[in-house]
Amino acid sequence: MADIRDVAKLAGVAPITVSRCINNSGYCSPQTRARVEAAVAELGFVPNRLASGLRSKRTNTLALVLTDITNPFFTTIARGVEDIASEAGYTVIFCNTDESVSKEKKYLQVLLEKRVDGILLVPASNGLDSVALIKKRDIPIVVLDRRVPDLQTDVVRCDSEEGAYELTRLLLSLGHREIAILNGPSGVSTSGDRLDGYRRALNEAGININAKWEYHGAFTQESGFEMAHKALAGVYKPTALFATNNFITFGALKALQEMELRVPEDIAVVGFDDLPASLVTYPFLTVAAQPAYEMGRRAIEILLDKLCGKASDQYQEVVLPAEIVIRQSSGRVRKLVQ
Amino acid sequence: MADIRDVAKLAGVAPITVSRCINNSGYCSPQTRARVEAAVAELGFVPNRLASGLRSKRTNTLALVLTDITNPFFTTIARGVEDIASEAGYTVIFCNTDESVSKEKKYLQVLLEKRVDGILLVPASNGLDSVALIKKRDIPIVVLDRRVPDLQTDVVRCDSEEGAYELTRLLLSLGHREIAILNGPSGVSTSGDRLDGYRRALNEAGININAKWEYHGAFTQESGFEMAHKALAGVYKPTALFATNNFITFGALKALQEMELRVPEDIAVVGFDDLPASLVTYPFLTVAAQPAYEMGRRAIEILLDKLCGKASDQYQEVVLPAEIVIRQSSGRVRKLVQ
DNA sequence: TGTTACCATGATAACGATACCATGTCTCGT
DNA sequence: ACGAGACATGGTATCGTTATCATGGTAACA
Repeated sequence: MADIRDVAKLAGVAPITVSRCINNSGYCSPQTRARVEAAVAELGFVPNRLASGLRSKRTNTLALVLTDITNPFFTTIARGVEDIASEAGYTVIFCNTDESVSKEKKYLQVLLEKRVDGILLVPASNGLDSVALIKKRDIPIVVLDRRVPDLQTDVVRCDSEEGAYELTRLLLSLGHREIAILNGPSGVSTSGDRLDGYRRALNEAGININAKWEYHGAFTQESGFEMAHKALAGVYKPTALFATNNFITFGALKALQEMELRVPEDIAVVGFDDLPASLVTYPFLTVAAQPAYEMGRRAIEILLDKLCGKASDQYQEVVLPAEIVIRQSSGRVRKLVQ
Repeated sequence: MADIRDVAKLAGVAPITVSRCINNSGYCSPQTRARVEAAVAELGFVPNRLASGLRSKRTNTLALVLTDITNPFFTTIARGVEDIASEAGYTVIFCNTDESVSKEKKYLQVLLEKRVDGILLVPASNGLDSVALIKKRDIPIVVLDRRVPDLQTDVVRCDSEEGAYELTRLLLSLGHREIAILNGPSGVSTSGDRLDGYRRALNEAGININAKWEYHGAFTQESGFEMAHKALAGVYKPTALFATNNFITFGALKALQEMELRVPEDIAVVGFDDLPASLVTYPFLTVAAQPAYEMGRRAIEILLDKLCGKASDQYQEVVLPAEIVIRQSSGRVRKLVQ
């Protein structure tokens, strides 16, 4: 395949001039540009970005490491990231960690080897080691969706605590007192924050925290299914379920169907994460909707700023509010039993 | 940052030996391996894959070019691709073309510049130029989801014609005679095939093809919404809708809701593409479900075979069947009016 | 004992681009 | 008329690996 020297020879200029032309770096007269472009077209020249990256130490490639692209929440984030990044001339590599720290580590190693210019990370677990690893290499990083303890880094996330607080308050205001929370893995900050918000609302209402209403599992449909079954297995049953992510919500709903419990008549359900309009038949679920696209957009913008040195020297923490969307699944005010 | 020579020096070997060690290529005694690994760890060496790719002409990077990762159908394909590719040691770059030929062209140029080892392509429009462009460079390519006219290439897709035929037959068997098809862009093979299947079923049933029941738009919710409104605007209304992809289906359902038409009582609805269980509350839609994960898996497997020279010299066309899943939205047998 | 085959390592050059420094022309303001 | 600064181009070295060829040791086998 033709290289830059072939092009240079054919155009009657030096290779470096060709380089300047095709990258719009440095000066280049219109005549030269025309000759170079003609030569490029004639030879079908495609610049080798491995070589240029090796020399220039920039790859114009970023990475988005997340837990599961199958989740529309992350898909929407990914779209926000890709749209902006691609406009700015960057390519994005996506990696699914499935909440596995070892998978995350493996991916990060590959990304370092590929010399990506920057990384957006939704850390599996607490993310401590991973963020440290990347920072040691001086690669710009922005953490997405989750907090990282004790680590200086930029973060873009949603206010999970407040969202959970308001969802719980909504249930309380509707008369519920036995509210089970079906939560994600305990090591993850969003789980912790949502639990905190839930507890704060209960505390404020003067209701004792009861471990029997607090379930921990994974952010998956299967786990939601199981937790719902467990929550409703005992003699004392909750009157409402709070599922802390969309997959858990759908798993729980499936379990309720199996048990022939009607929502919201027999049991109320609220959850975190809304589905995009393009995937919903009849909007039914009361949710705390995270601004996913916006989160992706903000995160990539911070990263791009860092890449061109425009970022402030201080770390930012962008915390966007969740929007409480009230629909049918939370039900109407109910008679107080007891 | 430390390079391979620093490692070599510290381990007391030649750089090439370090290379062999970390890539498991060629021979390497246990002692040497141990010394090299120690040196790698001490220096925190991370091999530069730009340099190695430049020299070896392999990047261990593949690309999946699709129209919209936001669509769960493609997301599931993407997961299938990524799972297998990553097991085989490849990284995957995703690109969203939004059905735009120019976006596709831009992305392909970037991918060629990055010297990806292979490409999976869901072609926007007919894909002729794009596939030719890639083949000219001798980069292995597998086309996904759609047929490419007159072009020798491997293809993995679903049998759209047959799926559409069966969905339409189902509606016919339920007594419907006025069936509107809400279709995607006419340049795309899946649209064409689904239209063909629809027509074949009608023909077989002795029903005249009627242009007034055939709508073309985009594979989006908005378009589905519009087409449904148009289809139901006239005096003669269809008794059933066939939406040719999931987004169109949801757009149509939204339109029907606005018009206060009940599904299936007032109008039957069937569509292409099922949603993953993790996203569905109450399975309701009658659909032709494409085996998305399997499609991704098959496509990447063919690509990997080509990469290691295991592929046969003939082009394959893998056509997987769609599964007709009958739920409520298609309704029960109806009285024949007229 | 010689031939073959595998094991283990190294020297050198090359992959294809750009960083860096240098050179020369032209315009313009004073 | 002259220095300053923008414009336009080029020479050389270098980025960090691995392909290729080469060397020598050791085990196996007839």
